[in-house]
Amino acid sequence: MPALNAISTSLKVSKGETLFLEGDDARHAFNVVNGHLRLARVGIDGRRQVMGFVSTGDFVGHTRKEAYTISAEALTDVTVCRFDRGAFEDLLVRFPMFEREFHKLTAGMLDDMQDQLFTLGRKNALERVASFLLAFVERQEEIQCSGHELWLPMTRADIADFLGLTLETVSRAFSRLKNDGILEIEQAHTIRILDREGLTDLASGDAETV
Amino acid sequence: MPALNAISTSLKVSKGETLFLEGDDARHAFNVVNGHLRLARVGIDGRRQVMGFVSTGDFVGHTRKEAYTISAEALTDVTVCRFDRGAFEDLLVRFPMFEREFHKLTAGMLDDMQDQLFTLGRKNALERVASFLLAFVERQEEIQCSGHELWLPMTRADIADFLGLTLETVSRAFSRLKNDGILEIEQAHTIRILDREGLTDLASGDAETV
DNA sequence: CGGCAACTTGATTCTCTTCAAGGTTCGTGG
DNA sequence: CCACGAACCTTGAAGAGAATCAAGTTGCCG
Repeated sequence: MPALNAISTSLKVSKGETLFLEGDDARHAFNVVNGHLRLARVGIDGRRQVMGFVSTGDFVGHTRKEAYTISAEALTDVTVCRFDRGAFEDLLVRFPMFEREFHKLTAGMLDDMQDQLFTLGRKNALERVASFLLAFVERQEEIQCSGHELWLPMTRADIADFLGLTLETVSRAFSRLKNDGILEIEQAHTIRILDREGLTDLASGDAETV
Repeated sequence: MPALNAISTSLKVSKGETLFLEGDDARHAFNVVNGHLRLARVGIDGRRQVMGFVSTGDFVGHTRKEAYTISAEALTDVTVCRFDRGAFEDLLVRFPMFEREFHKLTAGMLDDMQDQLFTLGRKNALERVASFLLAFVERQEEIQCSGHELWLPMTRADIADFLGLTLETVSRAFSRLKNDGILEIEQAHTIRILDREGLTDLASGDAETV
């Protein structure tokens, strides 16, 4: 850990700025200290796929390739630790324990992505939004105890591009969840989960199709 | 490599049999020597998502979790090397070089899965099938030089569950590709790619929308 | 207070799914 | 060797769900 600190630089990124861009020379890796980022890839004709959202404690930016394959944009003001790529990989070599931990992290991401593949491949709009919200809550609870009320740092369009939907469809799904008594929507970005079990059932595609 | 051989057992699995099942105790990892396998997860209500297809040279079955999160079924007769999980992880610790290689492999899988997320999230049926075919060809070419003619070990239903479509839609996409002069379909499982550039354009969503 | 970006909601369109029928291939047993 | 059945594939027609198009509304920031 001290060795980790030795090669890292603290860095602040303001809301709306990009930490790195798809195609940039992948010279650094980052660890998020604080705030939220959106990871996305944009296709030739402008279609955007959001690959994920990251926040406190997550690693981003390390890749095998020369260039970043995705872009990372700050959804809020963000603080990150920046590592020189070479120094970071050096560190992995020098501390096998650390390398193992890091590998574990990567493997965990693989599992998450499998869940996401299932979501995109086999769930309908409502189930996708439910899955997203559930995953987001669970992630928040890892970081800090939150009392069922949560703040979403991303827009409906971000969620849509994450779930393979349009922003209108996402908005409709939120409204539906509200009307069904599963959510309470204070403001678009501040919601409260009223019926977590209902949300879980929806997310797993377990709900009796109403 | 000799150390690798020391802990491995050769194993044959017949077409249609499963190498391991979702939920099974994850006691082994495998390296495919020969043949094709389908990796899939099945949801509560029977919805199936095929996570990928693997063949010669691919590793499968290693996971952080106690149990396998997916099932692996043989699409053809298959030969694999089986490793005891503990011994395998032991090996990773003893040979850092090997661990690094393995990690590289995992990272490569992450990149592949990002492509797949984009495909499921943002491409239409025709583009998905084109992407699948292209990826399959490229994979085949890694293994062995093949002259544009290729044999698909999986059924239309397998492809459909991989791409988040129905088997009918996949079949229609194949027909469309045939009519557009991009493919030649000898038999359902034996096809020839006539217009690779056209296929590439379609796969990347680059095609002038006809 | 004004302007803009984001969100919601409605109407219409389009793609893919669902349902249905017929065709092909292949293996098995008579 | 041929007949038969099962599994798989193709194609068509109808229907559902999400996309698109189009207003309005809300809330935030200068």
